[in-house]
Amino acid sequence: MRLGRTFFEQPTLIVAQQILGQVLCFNGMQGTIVETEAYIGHDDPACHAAQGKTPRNAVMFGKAGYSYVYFIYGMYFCLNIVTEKEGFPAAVLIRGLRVGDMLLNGPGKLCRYLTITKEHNAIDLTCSENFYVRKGNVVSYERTPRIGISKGQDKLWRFIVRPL
DNA sequence: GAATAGATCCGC
DNA sequence: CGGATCTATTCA
Repeated sequence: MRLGRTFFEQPTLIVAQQILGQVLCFNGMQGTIVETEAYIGHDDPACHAAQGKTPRNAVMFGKAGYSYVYFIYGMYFCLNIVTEKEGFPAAVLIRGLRVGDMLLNGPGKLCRYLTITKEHNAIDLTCSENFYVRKGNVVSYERTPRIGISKGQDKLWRFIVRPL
């Protein structure tokens, strides 16, 4: 059972929490989502869209359920899923994935493993053939500050499955 | 046009 | 803790 538009249109913090334990499917590979972070609109200084729309972050302003993939630090890609209503820029960063007994902890790592690149930006996960999120199990989790940012550390917008 | 910080990872 | 590696955005 694939997650649809209504799921991703919910408030970003709800999506970031509820997507834990669900299964990300990409090109025949799949893994359970075990770590996420929320990036929400104009009042979040760490959000790429905080300063308004640019060519890079444009997809964050679009419909919920689309992929937002960006290139960072000259060598890594990061996968996000757009949330909230069209016009409101927000997304959930997929930071960790459990694939069998392997743990892909880190957004750059899981994109490298799944071979997700900028080619996979702005894809609609609610109707793509080989890129979507499937319903998984309910899990227990914990909230912490987000990783790797210099602004907005006061917010507890990182969600991680506990115990791993 | 130039400068710089950046939602990272790995090895030492 | 520093190096790899590059680009989107900002600044002059």
